[in-house]
Amino acid sequence: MTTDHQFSNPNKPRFSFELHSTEGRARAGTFHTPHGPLQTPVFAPVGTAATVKAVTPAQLRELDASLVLANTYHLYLRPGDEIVAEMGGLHEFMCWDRPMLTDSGGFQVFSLGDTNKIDNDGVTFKSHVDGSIHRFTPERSVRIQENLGADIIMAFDECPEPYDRKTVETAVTRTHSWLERCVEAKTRPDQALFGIAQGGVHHDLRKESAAFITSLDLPGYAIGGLAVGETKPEMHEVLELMDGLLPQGKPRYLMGVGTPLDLIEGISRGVDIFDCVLPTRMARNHTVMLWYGGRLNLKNAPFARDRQPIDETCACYTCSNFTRAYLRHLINAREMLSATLLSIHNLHTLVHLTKAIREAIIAQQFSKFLEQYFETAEERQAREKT
RNA sequence: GCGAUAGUAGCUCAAUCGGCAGAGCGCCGCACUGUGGAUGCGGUGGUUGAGGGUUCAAGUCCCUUCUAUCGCC
Repeated sequence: MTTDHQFSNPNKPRFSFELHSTEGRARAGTFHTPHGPLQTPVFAPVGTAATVKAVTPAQLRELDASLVLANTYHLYLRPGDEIVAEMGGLHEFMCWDRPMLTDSGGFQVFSLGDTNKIDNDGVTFKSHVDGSIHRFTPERSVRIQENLGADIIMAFDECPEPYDRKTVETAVTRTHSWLERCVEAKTRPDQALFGIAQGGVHHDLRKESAAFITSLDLPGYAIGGLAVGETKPEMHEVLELMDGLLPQGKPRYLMGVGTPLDLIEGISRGVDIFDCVLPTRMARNHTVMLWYGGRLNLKNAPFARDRQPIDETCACYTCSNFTRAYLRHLINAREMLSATLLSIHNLHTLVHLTKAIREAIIAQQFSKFLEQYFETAEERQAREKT
């Protein structure tokens, strides 16, 4: 069986990144993928098991999502990457024709796998689904991600807790050697492999990691090991440091972040791509994010007779049609529509916030945007408390 | 009408020989950042149906009464 990529010209770049505009450290660009352009900065909804939980692809398109994540660990265990490949790959399997990214499974092996044993060659772990024993190596992760077929695939890395220096040092060393093996193992030219920097909160380790991963000429670079317990100022310092170390001409992906404020802080420090489970997980736990920061737990009693939409300035499907009182009723009655409507709102908020920022950067109005944002945020949060 | 059984938090129920009236759920909140619709955490909650008696001490024993369910005239 032959596939398209085997006939492609290896010299023709499948992936390229153009920077349209910068303001301060903030950047607006376009990352070209086989499934269309990714306009950055961008927020990517997470669809771990080949579905953004509670949201249909049609709804994702309506709220302007472009990049969607899926997960190697979860799809390998269920239904199995071979089945996904047999069914035509992730895009066809889940009916998403825009860009996709798969995480390597490194993070899940550490956060979900029960009794995992890590060595320099890879990780042996116990499935959270049925307790069976499995082993991931860089080669295995790349092989699985090639079966899944996302546009962007991630290096297999070790994500340690950020403080203990010795643990972080070991993780950095392993992550680097595993990256080399991922590059070596990779065969599909229609997939872009992103390297991941580790180093916790230790600046010298971050520098070492950035130097190593950028020594390999990769189409994009990710900043891993953040939002895992460190403080916000520590995260911001690492981002500023990385901005100076990663090449301007490649996209930067901050893994696992975040909230509206996190996106603003990240973009202000040179980040182009974000993903986070928070908007959809919070939606399933009855909480909505607000454009200007803060959150509302719609399960709370004061919303029982509230005629307002979640956010009066939000143009999402949920805010255009439903009152807080109705949403609270759905939550209280344990109706599954609540997860859908809240997820749509939270995703819309993050996707459109990054879009608005992109437009501001292109118009060289980002600093003005920030000024107005923080001013309004203060007013809004004060009003919402009364 | 007679008899049996029962009555404790919003609900379902615990409470040893008479010895600090509790749990689960609900309710009210909080947390969640490369996803377990999972989960964790905190809080509210009582005239033990009512009235009386015995006792140092009563949800528990005694009397009266009310209510519910079941059975029998």
